[in-house]
Amino acid sequence: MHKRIIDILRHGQPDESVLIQGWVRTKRDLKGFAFIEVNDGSSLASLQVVLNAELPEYESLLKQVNTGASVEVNGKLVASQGKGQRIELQAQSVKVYGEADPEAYPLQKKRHSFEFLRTIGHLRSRTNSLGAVFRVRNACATAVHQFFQERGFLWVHTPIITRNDCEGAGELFTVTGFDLKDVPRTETQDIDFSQDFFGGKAYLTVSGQLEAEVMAMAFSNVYTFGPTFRAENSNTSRHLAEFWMIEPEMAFCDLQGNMDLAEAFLKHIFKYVLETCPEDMEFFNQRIDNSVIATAENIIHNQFERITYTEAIALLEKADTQFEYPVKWGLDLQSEHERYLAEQLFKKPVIVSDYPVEIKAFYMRLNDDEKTVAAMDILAPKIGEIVGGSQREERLAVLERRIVAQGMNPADLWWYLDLRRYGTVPHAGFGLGFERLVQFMTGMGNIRDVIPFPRSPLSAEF
RNA sequence: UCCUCAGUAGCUCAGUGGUAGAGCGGUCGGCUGUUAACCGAUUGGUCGUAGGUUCGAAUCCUACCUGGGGAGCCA
Repeated sequence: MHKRIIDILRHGQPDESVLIQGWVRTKRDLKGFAFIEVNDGSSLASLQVVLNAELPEYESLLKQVNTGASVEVNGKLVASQGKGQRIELQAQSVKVYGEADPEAYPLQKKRHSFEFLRTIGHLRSRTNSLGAVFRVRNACATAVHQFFQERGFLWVHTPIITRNDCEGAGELFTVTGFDLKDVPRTETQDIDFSQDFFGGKAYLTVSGQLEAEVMAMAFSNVYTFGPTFRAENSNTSRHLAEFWMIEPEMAFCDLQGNMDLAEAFLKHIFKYVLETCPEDMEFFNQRIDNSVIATAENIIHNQFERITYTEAIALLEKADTQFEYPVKWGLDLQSEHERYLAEQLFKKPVIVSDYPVEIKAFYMRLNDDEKTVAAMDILAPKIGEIVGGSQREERLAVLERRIVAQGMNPADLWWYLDLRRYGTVPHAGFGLGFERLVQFMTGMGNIRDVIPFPRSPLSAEF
């Protein structure tokens, strides 16, 4: 039975016989012997394997164990004579599963740009950087479930295909079973979606929130964690067409409780990742962004700043920074405004709450002033908006009025309104972009490098 | 979608009107402990694509394609 390299590096003792399987990262060939470093993805560090000339067919073996080759090594652990590692594997036999032609294999023993690595999406996970990213991503996902499960939240699986286009939030991908060369038409030559697979227009979901609200009205506290789709032609380092979102929804909860949960949630994730992935986090700190560990410590140990939108506008108005876009009560905050608050003024996450009603979604609860809604965004340095949430409007009449005011038809949301007809309660929730969280955690500049197979405009190769 | 910058060897880049270069990588050789190994030699190009200007274009012009950064939309 083979051993994981991370376990050998941590606990392996001299004289122990072990079998390892993995991919050669680098080879250093000297007279009479050679070193190869073998990595199996279990850790950032590779295991150094010593190949002596006494090995059977040493010369031909040496030509096969190039960077990228897959190998199985049987041998004995020994205390390393060299510096840089506690322990190393003295090979007794080596099996090469698959060679990797060094003339053709794109990954070299050198640093590559992330732009280049994106062009070899099927191989880039074998690099130190992407390996560290995906281990941290996994740890983040584990921490998400741990946080909610410890608190009695039910993980609910909301649909990926939906008939809701009512959120008005951006472009949706249409899902159809039509043969696009022969689409059914109505008498007025419109596309007849009543004949489509779902009996009407269907889309990929842009949010599981409405369904999460349904489930919260039965299980009190729930969360979703799944893929989300936006057909927007966004070309930025912070947007994907397919991304993962976490959306907790709590019954009997107000905006304060919502903010408290979001803050505790982020603190938990950062703490968990620092504890379980110290080596990967140290790597990011050294190679990607030398502030990620300090940022994580700051998140864990300090309270987030909490201000209202109205206070934010006042702070921006007296800032001695020249903004490109106007600052005025009633206008939405621009990226430059968010950056100023999170990066310059407070230098930590800022929760901005109680936005003007005109610039927020219909389901957000109207405050008593009738000018603002109980919404909150968490603005993170460098990433911008990482969390968007609100207390939901639980009063039927108010909700109906707001739906109409935004030009939507209440009948389309009949089941959502039923939640307010039968046993309505104050409730709240938020959405958190998982990839943005991983970006924030690792310091990675481009969101396409924190998801294994990014989908963005003109890009879905792998 | 808009603004902006870029596209030259496998990778990262220099070359800004006159014979296409460097470092790294790869290959070969050397080296009894390397670890971004080292030392020596060597290999490597439709200069993104298509037009145009010019005696002559990697270099100037136009269009398009692709990528980066920024903006909008948002998570």
